[in-house]
Amino acid sequence: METKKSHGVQGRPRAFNVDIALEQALLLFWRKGYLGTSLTDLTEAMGINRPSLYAAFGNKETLFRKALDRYRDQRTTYVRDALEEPTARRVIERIMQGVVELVTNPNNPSSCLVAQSLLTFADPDDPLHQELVERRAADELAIRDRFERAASEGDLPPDADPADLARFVLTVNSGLSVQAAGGASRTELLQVVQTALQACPILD
Amino acid sequence: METKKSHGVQGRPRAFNVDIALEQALLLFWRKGYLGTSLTDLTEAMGINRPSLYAAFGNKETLFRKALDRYRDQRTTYVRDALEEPTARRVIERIMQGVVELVTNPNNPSSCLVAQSLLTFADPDDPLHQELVERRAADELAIRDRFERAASEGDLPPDADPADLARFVLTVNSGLSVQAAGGASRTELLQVVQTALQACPILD
DNA sequence: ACTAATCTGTACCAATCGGTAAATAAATCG
DNA sequence: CGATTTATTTACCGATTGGTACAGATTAGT
Repeated sequence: METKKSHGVQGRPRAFNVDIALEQALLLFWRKGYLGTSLTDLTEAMGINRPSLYAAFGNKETLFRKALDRYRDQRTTYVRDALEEPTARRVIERIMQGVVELVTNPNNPSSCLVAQSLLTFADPDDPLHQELVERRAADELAIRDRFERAASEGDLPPDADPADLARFVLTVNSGLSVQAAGGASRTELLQVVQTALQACPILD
Repeated sequence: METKKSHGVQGRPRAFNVDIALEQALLLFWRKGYLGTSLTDLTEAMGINRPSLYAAFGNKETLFRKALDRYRDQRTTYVRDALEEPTARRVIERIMQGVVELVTNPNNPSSCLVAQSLLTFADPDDPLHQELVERRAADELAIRDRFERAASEGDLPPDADPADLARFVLTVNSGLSVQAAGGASRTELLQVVQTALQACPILD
């Protein structure tokens, strides 16, 4: 039986929880940015020392990529949830309201990690640039696919272009994140969402 | 007479042009971000050595502020120009088209320096945070004032809120900048602008 | 008990960071 | 001509950067 206390592998067991440590790293990267976060900052927040970090996560860059994964899987679930809404209008509404909730939640830093990192590594020469472009493109594709389904279901006017509409939604989303970093309140951002919704060629 | 070759002040004259040096610094900050730009990067691009930089510009932070001034005065003139358009619709159109032209111009880095820096220093504890918030707020105020004038001139529907509309315009503008950093083409961004224009409660 | 495997802690590395001291060079003023 | 003022050059500073060598500690397998 494998129901022993053993964790299956030889050697001294980890003295820290990898998930919790990664969460702390994510919060720090999110608040201070990749370049603004030092290894010392990280190890202090994660409660481990440097060799443990390197053994468990590789290096600063791979740790950041794992933080991006966690961000996608645990903080931007509102995108996937929104895609399951029955109408295009409600999809858009939920995506936009989702990002407002995300960036104005007092437990979170007041910006979107992907947008922030994309502007930090806007130079195509930066090693993380392509990675971030691809993550953003994946979101865009998922939303576009959903709008194409909407179009085929008669849920969008015939002249509406699903690809354009997906780009518009993501543009507003990024903009909301910048506005939040600039100190805009949740009420103000929700008002912006209402204005943006009027732009969408959707039936209601 | 003061028409001599003398430049009026004693001492050895500068061997470099301050304006040109500042322009190089701006381009570098814009492309690599504040934290991604080192003093060595700066002095190399500016063609001067370190003590000259400190004598002429103070330190890295004050140099950055001067670069921000130059950015405002020489790269975002489209905002002031747009405010002089006769109708609210054309004001909005020109602002949005202006930022698209700015961030997709092959001579420029593909993002907005203020949005980029605002996300870099989104933490209110960062020394440059407040500065950036204020610069952004100044733009918002100018646009809001213009829309209030439009409202009083009957150029906006009575239910349109000038403050909300100004925030919406700046939200889209920031979003366009992030999209550009993500690799969106000028055509795609102009399409987004057309979609955004439909959101605006404006008479046409 | 012994060996192999893995993690922890200390202590360190070369490189780079932002910033400056001090000597020299080039201009103006008297 | 000095004397004064400002800029340039070289060489350097302490601090911090991301990353690692190595010895000791803790586990599992035999």
